[in-house]
Amino acid sequence: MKDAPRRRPRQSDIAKVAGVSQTTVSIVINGRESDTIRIPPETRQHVFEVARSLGYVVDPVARSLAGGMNRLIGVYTFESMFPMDHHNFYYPFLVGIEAGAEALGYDMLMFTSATGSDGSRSIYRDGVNRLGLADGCVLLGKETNRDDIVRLRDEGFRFALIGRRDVPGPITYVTADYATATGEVVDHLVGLGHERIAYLTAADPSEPSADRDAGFRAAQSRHGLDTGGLVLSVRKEEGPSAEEVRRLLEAGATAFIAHESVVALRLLDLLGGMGVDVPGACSVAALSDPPDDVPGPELTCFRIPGREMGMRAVELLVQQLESEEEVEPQAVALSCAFVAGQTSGPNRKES
Amino acid sequence: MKDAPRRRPRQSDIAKVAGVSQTTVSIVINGRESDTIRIPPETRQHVFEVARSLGYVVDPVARSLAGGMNRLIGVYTFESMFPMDHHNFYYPFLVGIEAGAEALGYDMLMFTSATGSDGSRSIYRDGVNRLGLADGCVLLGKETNRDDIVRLRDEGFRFALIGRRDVPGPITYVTADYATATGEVVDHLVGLGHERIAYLTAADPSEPSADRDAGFRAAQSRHGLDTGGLVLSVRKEEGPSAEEVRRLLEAGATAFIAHESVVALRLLDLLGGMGVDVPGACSVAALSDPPDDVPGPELTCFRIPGREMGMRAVELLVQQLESEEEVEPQAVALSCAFVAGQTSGPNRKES
DNA sequence: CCATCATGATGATGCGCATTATCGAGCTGG
DNA sequence: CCAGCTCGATAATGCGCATCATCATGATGG
Repeated sequence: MKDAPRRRPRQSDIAKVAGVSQTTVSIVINGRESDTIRIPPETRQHVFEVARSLGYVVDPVARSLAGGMNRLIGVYTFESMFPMDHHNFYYPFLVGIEAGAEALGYDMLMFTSATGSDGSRSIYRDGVNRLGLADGCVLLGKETNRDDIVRLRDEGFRFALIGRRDVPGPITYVTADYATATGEVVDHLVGLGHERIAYLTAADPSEPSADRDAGFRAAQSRHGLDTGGLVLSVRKEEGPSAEEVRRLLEAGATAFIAHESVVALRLLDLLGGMGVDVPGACSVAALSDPPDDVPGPELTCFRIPGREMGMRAVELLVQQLESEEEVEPQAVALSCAFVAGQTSGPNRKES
Repeated sequence: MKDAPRRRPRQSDIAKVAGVSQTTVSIVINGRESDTIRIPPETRQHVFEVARSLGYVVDPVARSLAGGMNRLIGVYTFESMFPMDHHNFYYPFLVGIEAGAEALGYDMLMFTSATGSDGSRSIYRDGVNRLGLADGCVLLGKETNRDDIVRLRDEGFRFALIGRRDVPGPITYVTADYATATGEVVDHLVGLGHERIAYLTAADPSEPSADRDAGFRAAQSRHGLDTGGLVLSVRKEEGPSAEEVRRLLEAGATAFIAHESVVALRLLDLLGGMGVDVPGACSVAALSDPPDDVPGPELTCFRIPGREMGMRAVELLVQQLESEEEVEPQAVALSCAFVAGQTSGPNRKES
């Protein structure tokens, strides 16, 4: 039953059978052509047939060593890729990356192994950059390690980031246009008559948060809004305290905008507990994706185009990989779809 | 700004600086030791220091070519890996695979590109087995291609399947113990006094379905159940028709068991529409995972240990990869956790 | 004083492939 | 009749590393 574990055939095996040289086989397999390299169709045909009959498959490792391409898109996340939390932040991005890779004929190589005991990851942990097996890599994660990114770029490794990151020098990345989307949320609330808008920003700074802040500030001055005493820094895990919410209400807030959906949900809970009707007496909006499958009213917010961002990142990367010349790093911002939702309504309070 | 793209240092560079041979460097880096190979601690130390100072990192590609392991676990699904459907059937398995790979220090190579125009996949499209880049592979999918599996095994390629598959000859796989779990569901219903249990099996045959059927038959004879006229073959996408359900009720069914949760849900809908109270007048159970986040009563069913199956598959695979001798193919069945739920209650009907 | 052995290392080789430089044969034209 | 050209193909080389067989040296022992 168990045959001698016959080795995978290599190019030299084909060469022997087909009566040509290994070089010729390589040329044929790779479909190479130029004016200095000429293999007539009949020979190509013959080599192909022998290759198929022997069940030949290229060894991607050898090809990679020899400087060839493997049609492999690496995916590296700076945090665990599949948290047990089913409503995975990364999921839409991965969907998009897979779709993009599949459409362009690449496989995905997901790098999981460089995880430290603290759960954080570094590409260079133990000094080994395993990303090299892939032709290029899509990088994601909130806890992006900027040093790693710079080092990668300086090594000439091709990659595309999902999410804007401030690093010295240009890099290729795809982000969502948080600033504009934030502006739309503010516009919506202002259109409903709100003038005192409480703003719950993220406690720990990050580029996406900064973008939202910038969008908010722009909208604020556009509408001549006064947000004195209405800005609060909130930690995602904790959300605002009842006391803080009460203070904002006393300061005259008729609407709340929170960076995080979970914070907005917590806010809804608190307001409910305080007998404040939403959206009757007060409006609530979030500056991110609607939470999945949570019973209750639909949140006023916007949709981050995760899938599109994933696909786009792959496209940008492949573009770099397949072009002969050096491609300038590109930044792309995709727009978010505004969701009117049911947690915002007209301002009934006299101003 | 753009320096000459400095090459990564290699072992020979270290060797030159440290005044030893490349061989020595390799031995030190790999921490190899034996009675024929002896490098004193001082030399090791020195080599390490030079390596560090040069910022040396092994090239995993070259290492792999030279016969070493790649520490790459392939993941191949016979259908699209990330359907937009967020409640992805594969998700728990992927979680487990990632966890297992990470724990054992392997990366995941997800093969996505071999998708045909019909959406089906084959490992050997164009006669090329691209799985070869991975040291071994975890295979999943309902539409498993048996020919591919046999061919893989005969090629000596290492893999572990998630899900039992009937193929000639032994293979390594991890499955859920559907038969026992099914038996527990029946036991539960019988314990509640049900004797006429309608059984909605899957229309298209598969090994997991067959296992459930076997478990059901065993329980049936164990309890001396008569299911004459109570067995129905149901297509998952459609579910049973109202007419069919009515007929089963008329045949005296006081409880329903459906393979698929979605079928059970549809059943609940139909029964509700017919004014049949669940679990008052009739019980309903499913032989699979509870549906996520669906409002309504919790379904009587069992949990498929997807995460554990994924981890276990990786473990079995790695065991094969890292053992010197040939490892016999192993089959592992993990038990499912019974969920009593709220859709089953005592039989109030006279028998 | 030579045979033996342990110690500390190294040279050569090859993994499978891509690429570069080169070569022979046939053909053309002057 | 040979210079020059095109066509078809190849030998040689190297990618970076692991491994095998081997070697030089000094210590030990009989």
